[in-house]
Amino acid sequence: MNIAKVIVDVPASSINQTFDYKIPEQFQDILKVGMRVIVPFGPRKIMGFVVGRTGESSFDKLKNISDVLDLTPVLTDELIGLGKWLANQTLSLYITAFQAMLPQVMKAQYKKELERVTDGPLSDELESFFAGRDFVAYEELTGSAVSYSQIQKAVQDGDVVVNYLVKSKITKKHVTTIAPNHEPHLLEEAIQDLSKNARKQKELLAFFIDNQQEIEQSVLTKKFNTTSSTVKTLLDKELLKSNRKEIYRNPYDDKSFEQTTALTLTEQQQETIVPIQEHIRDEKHDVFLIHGVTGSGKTEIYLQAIQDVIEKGQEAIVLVPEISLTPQMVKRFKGRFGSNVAVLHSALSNGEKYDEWRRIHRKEVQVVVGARSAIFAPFENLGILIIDEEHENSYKQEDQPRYHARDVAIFRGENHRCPVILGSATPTLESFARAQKGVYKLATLSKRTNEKEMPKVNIVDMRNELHEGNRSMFSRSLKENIEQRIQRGEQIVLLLNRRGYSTFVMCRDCGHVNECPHCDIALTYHKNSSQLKCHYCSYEESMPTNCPSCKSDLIRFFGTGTQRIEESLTQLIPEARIVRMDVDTTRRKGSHEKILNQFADKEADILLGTQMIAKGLDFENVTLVGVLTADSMLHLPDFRSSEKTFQLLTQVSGRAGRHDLPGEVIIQTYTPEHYSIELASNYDFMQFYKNEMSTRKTFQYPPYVFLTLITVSHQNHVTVVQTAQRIAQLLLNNISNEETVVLGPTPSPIARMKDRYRYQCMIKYKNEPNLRTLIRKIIRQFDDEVRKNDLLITVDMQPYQLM
DNA sequence: AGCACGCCGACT
DNA sequence: GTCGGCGTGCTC
Repeated sequence: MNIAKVIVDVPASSINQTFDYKIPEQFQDILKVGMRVIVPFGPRKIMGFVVGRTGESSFDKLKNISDVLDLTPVLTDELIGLGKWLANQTLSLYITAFQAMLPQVMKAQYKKELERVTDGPLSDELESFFAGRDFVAYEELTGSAVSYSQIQKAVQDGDVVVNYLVKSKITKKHVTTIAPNHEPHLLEEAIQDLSKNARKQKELLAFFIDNQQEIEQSVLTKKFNTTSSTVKTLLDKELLKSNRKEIYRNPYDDKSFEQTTALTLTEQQQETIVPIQEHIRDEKHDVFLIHGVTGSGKTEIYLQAIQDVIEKGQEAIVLVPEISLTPQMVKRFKGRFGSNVAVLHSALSNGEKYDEWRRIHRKEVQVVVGARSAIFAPFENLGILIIDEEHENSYKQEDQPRYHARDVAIFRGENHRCPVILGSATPTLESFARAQKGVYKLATLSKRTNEKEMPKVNIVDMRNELHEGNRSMFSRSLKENIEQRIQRGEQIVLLLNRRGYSTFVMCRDCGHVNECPHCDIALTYHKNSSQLKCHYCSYEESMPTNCPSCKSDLIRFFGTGTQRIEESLTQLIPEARIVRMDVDTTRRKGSHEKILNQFADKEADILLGTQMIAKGLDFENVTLVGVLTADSMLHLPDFRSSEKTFQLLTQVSGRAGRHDLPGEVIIQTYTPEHYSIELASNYDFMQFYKNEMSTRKTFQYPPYVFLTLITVSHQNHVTVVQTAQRIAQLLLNNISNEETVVLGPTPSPIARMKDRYRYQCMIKYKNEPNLRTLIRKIIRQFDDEVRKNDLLITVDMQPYQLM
């Protein structure tokens, strides 16, 4: 068993296989499957994952493994299997799948350097290049007087060698602690011996006479209002000793969480949790879909189920959408399970993510709460997997590997023979249909735990407002209601549903719209920088004063951003104190929480924001929720637009009147008759489900069919069209089921992005067991063009974003 | 991917 | 001759 099978860090389809390496003597005992290694690959050195050990290889001249990067495996056997499955499911590369399961910092970085290995004289150019140094970064070659062929020759002559370095991005945080180095009475003597001026030194020593324990250096210096130089002097005199040790960065360190205990469950909650607890006890896998209205106490069910899992000595994964948005959620988990919880979300720094990951890896926690990628937490004894707000599309990764966390959860649930819980007030049609068919077990929580009614929803037809001369974004009813709440000292949440809209710039004379020169999309106006920016590439230009086309100065921006709304709201209701929450105001780390805390402390009357305020917020003083434009995303070219609208409206409505005060919701729309708006206002999920299912059936969309999206992109328009056509033809010729439909090629909704044209083919199918194999075969035929010609073909086996 | 090797036209 | 550009094939 002295041969390792390695998946190497080369993202190319021709390398998507294991490579065999000999395990040298010194690594025989320590090298385990699942560790990262450094291996020679051609002339260079690269990182790889050991996915197996064997005794023999079909390859005869094996190279040695150069180095081992880990002390313990970073991938468990289960995760290796999961990675293989994931790569096959999503048509990705093994290496891409493995990297996706680990924190960013574990990805290797590569560097090259030139080393001078001769003392003898080199050519003049080389002498000045090395300038007395033995090692020079390879990049310095560009811009220097040394040509590549000169280096080549020097390497051949043995004067210079190229070193291939594998660098780790991992940084560990350390802390230095200080402790006394002698018995108290010896310190006492030392104080006597110190010079009269050494006041700080004496203070420090005196402190350690009473206090034998080690103390963090930074704490010590702060306490005595001194610096490290004083400490250093005492260390040099060997009166104190220091110890440098590694610590975890703890993003939640400074917050104390009030400990909570299990709440008494309502009858409905009890009925829901019992079968889950049975599955935990019997180690049985099943998927449970909890359909529970907002405020029905889903989280308490999660908490108590996890409690059972912990008591059994097992582990739990909880996924929540973009956790940074819901500090309240973290609080609930930390409050119940304290330091037994690791938190993984996108707002953490890479170092923090790595430290949280290591706490899981070292089995220091039993619970992880996190965003999508937390589903890969390296637990080995899982007892439950929970996906809260199951309908959120942030659970789908939109780059390779294009996986859905729900599928990964179910795969792991089967592996570990444990239940998977999906929870939502507005489940996806896919999940609900499965629950209806009995594939998932359905539990319904129709009552709120506080027995309160859902807030009343009023729909305002904005067309009437317009007819009666109100051209503002605020209906009279909304304005009056806002004023009334402010008077009563209550708070308001306003949602600007901006998807599909943006502030673009148009010339009023000739109709010219400023577009991105690299993408087929209008530029978005950003007021604070007075710049026009492209949201798809990083292009930006300053706001022109004249129309670039007809030179007219009547150029104006259109559309509605939160900034505009805030301005007109201030005009309309001058006494209103407004906080704004959108991508612009939350870019900085922690700004999220700051804004929310500000609102919670009643420093503002109105919280105005985009989508991100719809989820999970819970403020007791909010009695009015207003939706400014309910239909703005109803007309997007996306078959899920009705579903998304229904979900958003239902969710945001749940933000009002969660506590003692009764809540009210005002939805402004230009299409009040649309079923997703009407049914959301009645909280009628079942009727919505029925309506939407019949639409999906008529137009043959999921869950009635599966979709696969193939996108082709290239700088040359003709190449793209031709390639996409050839792909479509190949698909048509080889599909096995006559019910399968191949649509396209058609231009992607954004037909050009970053100077590349984009065309897509959509496959709709019910039963096409060999589709993955077929697509893989087709793509292989284009391998050459992909490599040589900068052609790009991407496949999404389960597209959510049809862009 | 990224590197060497080999072939080719261009230039001091 | 020597240099750099680009196509080709290989990496345990």
